[in-house]
Order: sequence, then structure tokens, then C-alpha cells
Amino acid sequence: MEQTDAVAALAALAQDNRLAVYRLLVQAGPEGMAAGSVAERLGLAPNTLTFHFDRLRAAGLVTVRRDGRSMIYAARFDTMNSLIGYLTDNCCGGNPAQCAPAAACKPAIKRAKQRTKQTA
Amino acid sequence: MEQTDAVAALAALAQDNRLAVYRLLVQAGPEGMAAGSVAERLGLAPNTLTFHFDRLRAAGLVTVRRDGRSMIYAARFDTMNSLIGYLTDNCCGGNPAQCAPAAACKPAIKRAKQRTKQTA
DNA sequence: TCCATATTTCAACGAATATTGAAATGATTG
DNA sequence: CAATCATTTCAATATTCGTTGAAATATGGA
Repeated sequence: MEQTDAVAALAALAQDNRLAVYRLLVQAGPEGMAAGSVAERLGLAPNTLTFHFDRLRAAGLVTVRRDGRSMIYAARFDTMNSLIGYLTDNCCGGNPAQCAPAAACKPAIKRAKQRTKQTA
Repeated sequence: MEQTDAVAALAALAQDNRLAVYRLLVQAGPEGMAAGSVAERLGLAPNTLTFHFDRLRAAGLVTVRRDGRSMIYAARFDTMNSLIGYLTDNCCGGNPAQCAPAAACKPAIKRAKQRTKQTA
């Protein structure tokens, strides 16, 4: 992951409603949730929610697929892993005695191959 | 960690220069770096840097101590751990078969007890 | 005390952001 | 095809943010 992408991801998460949306999707898992369900659950106006979904998607933090008239949003765990890897990259000068590399949530379902390594 | 603190930490990191500063401090480890060294390393004006340090500190991401006429800034690894814990909290509905809890960089030096558990 | 170094404070400006309201698009059902 | 539901697009507004420049504070040495 590069600086620009990391900033984008962090900026996308650095907002009350978006963070709530993202965490909801993280908890929902790979299956995702319909936009309407998220709106109802968090009490957000549909257009406001679209705006936030858009930012999360532009940052690569979520995916969308259409199911009938609903749009299903799901968290992208690989991006979260990359972000955490970027934040803790070369931690403490890479001294293995001082630092341990980070690893975040992995769905391990409906997403077969997913490398644990993220060298920035 | 609570929502407000998480948003504050994410917002603090969601900016090019601040993210660069923070990563530099992460790599510097618990010993930290003088403000001037950071400024020189990143080519930032001293007052601009103070502004950014202030935001990082307000978010609990760094600490400061004075050493002579220099101010030594250091990353707070515990906050990073809490943040990662918050982001991945109850991942995939808490289904242990699908998700593994996250753990970030731990200095393990000059910072003895540090719980791995962060239940938000 | 006087001077140089290191960092902070203050005021100001242009740019970006979140929310709102109304209208439009796309998909399903009868 | 008409009606309805789910979501998106567009324009407008108030707020927040990052950077700059000049001046102030604090520490250490001659």
C-alpha cells in the first residue's frame, strides 16, 4: 500500500457516520448488507449514506453488488490488512525483538487466497 | 476505545504530512525523535510541524518530552493497538472460524504490561 | 546579560468536507 | 405500461482544515 492510498483509507474512516457504517459492515462479514438496512440501522438519510458509501468505496474499503433493487455493500478485509501493515511498517526500525508485525481480520470464507504479507 | 477517540485518531492520521510524521516515529521506536529532526527529514516548516504534532498528541498517538531545547516526540503504540482493535472489533459477527483478532506493533521495551485485549 | 538555537503561538487565507433538500435513475410488481 | 421502491445525482451552505508569515517563548552557552 502506498501513502496516497493509506491517507485515502484513513480519511474515509475518519468520520463518525462512515466509521459506524464500516464497522457495521465488518461485523456483517463477507456477505455484506443492503444500503437500506444500513440506513435504517444507523438512522441516516439515504442520500447522505450514498455519499459516505462512495467515499468508502473510492478508498477501497468496501465493495458493492446489486441484488434486485438493493445495493449490497461489504467490507474489504484485504484493504484493512494492508492499511494496518502500512501503519506499522518497519516498526521500531524493524527490530524483531521490539516489534511484532500486525495482522487484522481475515474472513477466510468466500475469499480463498489472501496473502498475510503486506510489504507496503 | 470509543467511537470518538477512534475518529480522532483516524482523522489525525488521515493527512499526508501527519501520516509521514507518525510513521517516522513508529520506525524510530519508543526513544522518539526531536521535532527538528522530523522537520528536517520531511522538509516541513517548524510551525506547520507543531500544528501536526499537536493534532497527533490530542489524538493520543504521540507523547512529548523536553530534552534541553529539543522536544522529543514518540509514537504511542498502545493507542495504535486500541485503534486496530476497534476497527476489527466483532469482525464477521465474532465468528472465530471466519476472523482472527488483530494485534499491532508492540515495543515491549520501556513499556512493560500491555494487554492484547481491546473490547472497545 | 547577550546571543543563538529550538519550538511554539497567533492571525489570516484558500481549499476541502458533511449535510440538506429536491429531483432523477434503475429495478420490480401488477 | 404504470406504479412503487431503493438508491443515486445535483446544487447550495456552513464548517473545518492545512499552510504561511511574523512574532513570542524557552533553553543553553559565551
